[in-house]
Amino acid sequence: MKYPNLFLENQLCHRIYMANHRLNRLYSVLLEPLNLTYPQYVVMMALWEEDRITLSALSERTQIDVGTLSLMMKKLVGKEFLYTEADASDKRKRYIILTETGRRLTEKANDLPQQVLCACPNVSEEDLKELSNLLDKLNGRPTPID
Amino acid sequence: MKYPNLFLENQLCHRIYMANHRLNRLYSVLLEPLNLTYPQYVVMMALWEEDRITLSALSERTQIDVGTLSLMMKKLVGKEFLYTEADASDKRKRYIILTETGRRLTEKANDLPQQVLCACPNVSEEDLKELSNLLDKLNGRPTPID
DNA sequence: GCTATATATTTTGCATGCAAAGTAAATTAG
DNA sequence: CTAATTTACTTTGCATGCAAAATATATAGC
Repeated sequence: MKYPNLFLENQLCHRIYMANHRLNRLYSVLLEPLNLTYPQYVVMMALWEEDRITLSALSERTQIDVGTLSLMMKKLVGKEFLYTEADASDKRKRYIILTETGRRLTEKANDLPQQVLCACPNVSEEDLKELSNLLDKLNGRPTPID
Repeated sequence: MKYPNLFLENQLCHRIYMANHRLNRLYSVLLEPLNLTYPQYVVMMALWEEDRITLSALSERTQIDVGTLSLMMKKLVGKEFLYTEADASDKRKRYIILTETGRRLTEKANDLPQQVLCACPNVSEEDLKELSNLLDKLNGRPTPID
């Protein structure tokens, strides 16, 4: 092959693509009892930290497209994990608020991150830290001061 | 917040999710002149290394779902980048074969990986190697012998 | 040879992901 | 105060991603 640059095995993008799907599949199984898909779980994590925020704020936090979120909100409202409330002074804005049921999901979710890591036995604590740092660099996130 | 395990910023999965989308977006722009989407580019990379393979072999190599690939093949056939050929002895199998046009795309694609890396100025050569190793661990790929 | 099982691919239904168009409300310019 | 612009959100169209059902062909057991 004349183009070694293009070997699939050499591509960072494909490693990340596969890692993403691997984690996606791992979480999908674990999230079934919680009645959440993986992206919905990401949204719920963001809301567990801070709810009563607007759709665009949620989009910025999760990096999930606003249009996608708009639809997802309806699904999550249907599951009674959250509801929305219009801003009194600015009727364009809608705040997203967790229901008690949605808030209680934290109890069931709390162990998931650990369980997923346990499913990747090759990755040590040390590796995890290093991997996180490098991904932060790639993502252009400012390095935290140690 | 009572559940620090669930902080979005602490999640490996979210870092990988964001990295995946970042690279996706970077590639999308660069791939427009080649008339390829990002997953289609992954498929083409696999075929540039080896074509005249079956759909299931392609799926295994790229880790893209067979059903998704089946549809994508039609798109790529429509673009005249490849065609398929039934196996003479086993009529279930269809081999996927690059056209001359599809093969020539390598010339335009060869610089893309480098261009994408240049768009991530925080990541050094060293970082890239380390990141690749760690992702291989996560993905359960056997470590290459140095 | 005939039936049950296994394999390769296609199709379908649902959930993103994303860009672009559409809608409604707020703000700004004059 | 009114028109143009901006902002927040919703809707739409296309392309995955994935699981499950459907289809066609091979192979194995008897």
